[in-house]
Parts: sequence; structure tokens; C-alpha cells
Amino acid sequence: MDNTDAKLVDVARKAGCSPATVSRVLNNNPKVAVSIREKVLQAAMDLSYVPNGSARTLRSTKSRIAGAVIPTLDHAIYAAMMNSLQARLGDKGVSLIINTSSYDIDMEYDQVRQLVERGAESIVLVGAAHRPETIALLEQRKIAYVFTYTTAATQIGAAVGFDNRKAGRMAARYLLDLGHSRIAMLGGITDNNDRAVSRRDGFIAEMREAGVDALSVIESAYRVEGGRAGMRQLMEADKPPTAVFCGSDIVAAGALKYCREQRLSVPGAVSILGFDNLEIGELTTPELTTVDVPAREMGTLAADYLLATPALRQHMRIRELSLRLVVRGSTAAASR
Amino acid sequence: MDNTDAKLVDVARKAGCSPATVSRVLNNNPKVAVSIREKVLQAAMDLSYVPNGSARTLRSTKSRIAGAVIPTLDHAIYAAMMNSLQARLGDKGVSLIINTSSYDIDMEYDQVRQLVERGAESIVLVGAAHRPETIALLEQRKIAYVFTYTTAATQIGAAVGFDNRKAGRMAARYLLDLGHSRIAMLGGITDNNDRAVSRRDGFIAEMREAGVDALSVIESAYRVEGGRAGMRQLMEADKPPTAVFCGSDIVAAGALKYCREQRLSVPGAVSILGFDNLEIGELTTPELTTVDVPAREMGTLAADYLLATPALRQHMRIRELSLRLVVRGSTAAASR
DNA sequence: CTGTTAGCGCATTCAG
DNA sequence: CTGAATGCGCTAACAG
Repeated sequence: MDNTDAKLVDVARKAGCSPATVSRVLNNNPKVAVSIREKVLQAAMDLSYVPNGSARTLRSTKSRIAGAVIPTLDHAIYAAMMNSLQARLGDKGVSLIINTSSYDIDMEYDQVRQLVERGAESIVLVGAAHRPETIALLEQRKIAYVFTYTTAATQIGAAVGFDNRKAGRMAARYLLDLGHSRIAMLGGITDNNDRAVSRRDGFIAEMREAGVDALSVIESAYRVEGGRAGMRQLMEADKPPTAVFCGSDIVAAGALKYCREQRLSVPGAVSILGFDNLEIGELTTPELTTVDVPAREMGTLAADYLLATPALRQHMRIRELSLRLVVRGSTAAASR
Repeated sequence: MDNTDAKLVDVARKAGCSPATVSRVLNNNPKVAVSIREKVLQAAMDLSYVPNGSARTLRSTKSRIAGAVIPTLDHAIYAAMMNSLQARLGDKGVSLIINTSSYDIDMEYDQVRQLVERGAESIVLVGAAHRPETIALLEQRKIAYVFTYTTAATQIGAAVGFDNRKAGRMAARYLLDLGHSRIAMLGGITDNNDRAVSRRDGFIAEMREAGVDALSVIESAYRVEGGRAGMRQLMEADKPPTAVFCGSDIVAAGALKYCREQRLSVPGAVSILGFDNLEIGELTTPELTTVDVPAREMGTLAADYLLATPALRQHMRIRELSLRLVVRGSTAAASR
């Protein structure tokens, strides 16, 4: 076997041409005679030649690497987005480096910095709340970036997502329209999570405008256990709610679990509204009414934005996706 | 602001020393005077210097990049593993490029090749069934690789996971011990999935040795809908099973859903055993009895293997993790 | 302990 | 259409 890995010069030697020509063939430069092109390809194959990406990047300043920093891969909503993002980028030969920040924007900064070191040409971030240093770094290096799960963007950045305030309002409106007036929210941790903050604020605003005060707003981690504990807290209060808006289907499932344990009828005694439209929403009893979040689509559209030419990107800066209420069995009209 | 990005020479100039010294400081070479070290660090900060990873890699042949090729990120079991893998690697300054292959080993080969181009120093793969070209490429380039979700490895490769045959046997044994004799399996697609094949084979072997024939083995995609459809097929047969082993909790949840719709009591009329121990197993009614798969741990251990020195790796080649049966409400003794 | 000298492997000028 | 020459930004020898 080859003792050492073949380099571009080796391919050139074997194909009987110059390195420059090999380079042209490898980069699909059309003005190379077909006969030579084939010889080169054959030689490359014979030598199991694999181009050196670092050398390419160093020379051409095009890395074909994109980066993403998300809170965690352990939540289906982010994993689904990464799945479609990667698929689309991969189709176009762009590799994706994924980093998780645990909802910590300082950590996010470090990760972005590392991505810049790696030569990432474009970066996907979640939400619109980031350290100024993060944005400054990206802008200074002229790296394209997109915020996802939000419609808020910087002057020159882009956003693909939905309006979280509207989402909160939509949830409140639906529950209000069902005739509920004792409504609580079991949201996600708002610390360093601007999406959760906006949803909560939108929710409260809609209620207030309707002349109803949110009974209480509790925060819990996006875990089943958090939803269960939060629901207990809510239902053990003096005046328990008749409807609860949960920040995630995971939390809603936990809330539902608490109700089942306590033999509290859902939606008879209390309506539960989820968020995300995860697959689990169809598995619970009753099935969850929820707000569908277009995670897959965000991944695909973020990829399209990053793959577009700078000129085209201008027209794709802010992409607001619509939210859809998925009505199933966990909500019902307030008994009067 | 700086019109162009600062390079190492610029830092050297500003700090009043040679590029080599700057390089030493940046690489934590201890034999640099503290006074100079500080000057360099200050200069780097002032210039917002970010090292060029490609140049570094090209020169040093150390990339600090690892790759992973998994079937999909859209299944919690793989996402969880990637989450812990990335976290551990990231702690050590290693970036992770994730690619998905949709259970297609030809696609997997292309992805691995791309990772090699990118300079990945080590690669995580799922299962033990790969194209010979894939393994040949890795071995020729002397890239460390680990198989996960399996204990089968190549001569020089490593494996972190569990024995899928044993897993299948464990499932069969449990159901057999409950007194069932009409047992079916609703497994995953075995095409290009050696783990699913082994689990099925282990399951069948255990049954056969007990003198019981598996009633039928149906394959379905790892989706709720697949489980539901498969369960229907099973239960509408002439002699429906009294116990079903599902290849994933997702599938089991779908099977459970079918039973609920048909008012088939679980585990009264039929016991359902899942696999993976996903969070959803605790949300269904009844909760799922399942086999716990140590996804997180596999990610962490795979990272530890890849981060270890070649010498240490020898001692970590095959790491078999134990499987644990999590008994909950979806299984019961056969009525006699 | 620090500076000087050479490339790493490739893509891109510029000539032919 | 093709070849020769020139660095991209950095680190590893080697001297001092």
C-alpha cells in the first residue's frame, strides 16, 4: 500500500500534467480538455487521493464549513432543526460543526469564537439575545449569521423563525376564547432565553388587554419532571387555574402526568395547552392541544439563507414563519 | 476599526517579539518568559486576534476536529449521544462535525470521506456494518474510529456499546419468564441496520431455545405511525400475540396507541415491551416497560476514547455497557 | 529562553 | 487551454 498519503502533485505526476491542471479538474474548472480531465480523475482514484481541506481553505479563503450554536441537542425541537440544517448543507458539500451552549451566552461566545477559528463561513444561532462581542466578532470577520426561532435580527444579520410574542398571544387568545378566565402559565426558564421571555410577555399582554390577569407564571426546566412539579404548585394554590399554557410539550406532558396521578380530569377540570408540537403530543392521554413550531423548516430555510450569494441574501433577511394551533384533546371550553 | 483581520505577525509586531514566540505563547509552551507572555496576550487581545485554524492544521497536522456519522438526529437516542459526545469533546477544545446518513452506508462513505478532507482526526460511527472502503480509508489515513451501539469492532478499531444479540435475548427471556408463549416482534427496519438485525436474531434465538417460535416479526420505521400500523397487522392476525417486543419506545408508543384506539387492554390483553428508555416511556398510559440503552454514556465514552493517547487507547478498545430492564406498567404475566 | 529559516498542500495569478 | 511561480498563516527545526 501507499506508505504516505497522495498529494495533488502526486496525482499530477501520475496523470502526466501540472499540479495547476489537477487543481482545475478538482475544482470543476470547465476549460480543461476532456481527455486530460479523465486522466486526472483516474489518477486521483488510483492513488486514493483525498484533497487537504486545510490547504484549500488556507489558499482560497473558502472553507465550506458552517457552524451552529444551539442550547442543547437533547431537546427534539433543536435536534430536528439541526437535522434538516445539516441535510441541506450537506447536499451542497458544506460541513456543519454543532456546538451546544446550555443556554449560556458566555459559553456561546466561546463556541462562536472557536467556530471562527475553524474557518466557519456562516453561523446559525438560536434566538436574538447574544453577547455584543459575539455579534461584533461575526460582523468584523464578515461571517454570515442567522438567528433562528425569532424574527428579531440585527441591522445586517438575518432571522428565520416566528414571532414569540405573537405565539404567547395566540396561546392566551385561544384559552380566552374557550371562556377561561383563571389561566396560568408554566413556561420555560426565561434566564438567557429571549424566546421564553417574549412568549411570556405576549401571553401576559393578551390577557391583560382582555381584562384578565394571568393567575401566575411559573418557570420550569424543559423536562417532564419540571412540568409535573410546576403543575402541582399551580393546582395546590388557593385558586387553581382552569387552563394552563405550557412552554413546551415536554412540560405539558409532565403537567398531564401530574393530573393523571391526582385523578384530575383533563380537560374536564383543567385544560392544558402545549407548545412545539412534538411527536409525544400524540402519545399522551388525552392528546395535547399545542402550537406547532416549524423546526424542520427553520433548519432548511436557515441553510438556504447561508448557501445563498450575498446579493440574494438581502432579499431573505427576515423570514417569518406562521404558527399553527393544533387542537387535540387536552383543552376544552370552561365550564360555566 | 481594523480594516483587515490581524495575523500572528501583527501580534508579534505589536508585542515586540518574533512570530515564533507568539506561536509559543498561543500554544502554551511553558518556556517563554512571563513578561513576554503577558505582552503577547495583551497584544492579541488588543488586535482581536483569532488564530487561523487551517494554517495551524496545515502546518502541524493536528486539526482538533472530530467527526460523527449517525443515521439521523431526529431520533432521541442518537441526538442524546451526540449531545454528550459534543459536550465532552468541546470541553477539550475539539470541534465536532456531525453528518447524517439516513441509514445508508453508501452515503456514510461519502460523509466519512468529506470528514477526512476536513481533517478529522477521529470519527464516530454507529453500528459495525460499514462499507469496506470506509474502513480502508480510515485505516489508511490512520484516523482513530469508534463504533457505537455495538460491541463488534474491527481488528484495530474500537467499540463502545452493548451487545445487541444479548439485548434481543434479554427481551425474549423477560417475556418468556412472564409466561407468554405467543410472542411477536415489531422491530426496526433491518436493512442496513446491523443492530436491528442482531436484536432480532437474539430475540428469535432465545425463543427457539425455549421451544417457542416467534409468532411473527414485523419491521417498521422508527415512528409512532409505524408502530401503530404494525400493531394493527399483528392483532388482526388469526392468532394475535399476547406479548410484543418493540424495537424502540417510539414504536411501542405507536403500538400502545393502536391498543387504546381499539380498547385493547394493555397489559391485560397484550403486553408491550419497548426499547431505548426514552423519556416518552413515562408519558404513556400505561407507562412503558423497556430496555434502557445508555446513549449518553456511549457519547461520553466514545469521546474519552478519541481524546486518549494512542497508547491508552489500546486499553479501551472494546467497552461493553450493560443493559437494564426498566419494568413499568405495559407488561404483565400471561393469563393462564 | 528567543529569533531565523523553511516549508505544510493547495489555488491562483501570470505567461505562454 | 496549460504550466511555472508564488504565497495563504502558521509552527517546527535549528541556531543563537
